[in-house]
Amino acid sequence: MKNIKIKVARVEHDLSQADLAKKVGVTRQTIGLIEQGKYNPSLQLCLSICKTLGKTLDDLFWEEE
Amino acid sequence: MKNIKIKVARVEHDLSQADLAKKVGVTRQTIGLIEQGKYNPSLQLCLSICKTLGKTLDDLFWEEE
DNA sequence: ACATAATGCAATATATATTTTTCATTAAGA
DNA sequence: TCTTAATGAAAAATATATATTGCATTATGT
Repeated sequence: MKNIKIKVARVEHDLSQADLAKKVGVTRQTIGLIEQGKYNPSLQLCLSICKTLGKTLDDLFWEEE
Repeated sequence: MKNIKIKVARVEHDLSQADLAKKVGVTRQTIGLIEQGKYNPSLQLCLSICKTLGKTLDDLFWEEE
């Protein structure tokens, strides 16, 4: 499923996908695919994204259903 | 770094590494390596572990430093 | 002491995350 | 309209998570 939370948090920080990717140390494509929900990222990558965006794992990656 | 939180949550549920692995759908070795901090598990695996142990991502995988 | 369960460790094989490159499309600004 | 930034998509290559198998060690119970 799409991860709209990351996109929102990213835009709140006025970052493009490429900007976030650079800060996190991955490729723009990787960020794009994660936001589209087509990826199963690694924990370390999730943590890097969280720290960069000032959020926690539960904030960005927890889904209730 | 070692992930003692998973081990504690697992023991609270009276599960062996093999038990948890089976419930989560991975190998015993994978669980063992995650507890030893020698692995970078995927988000989906982290989520499966959380749901099986009744914890959240922040409970089990968030590290302050 | 013996048996068994639980765990660590290590090698190889496989699946998949991530990179790299390239191209197409859309939106925004001059 | 022209240019550029931002994003989606797709193919091939690489890195790494995970599986599989087997063995060694430690703890626990009898």
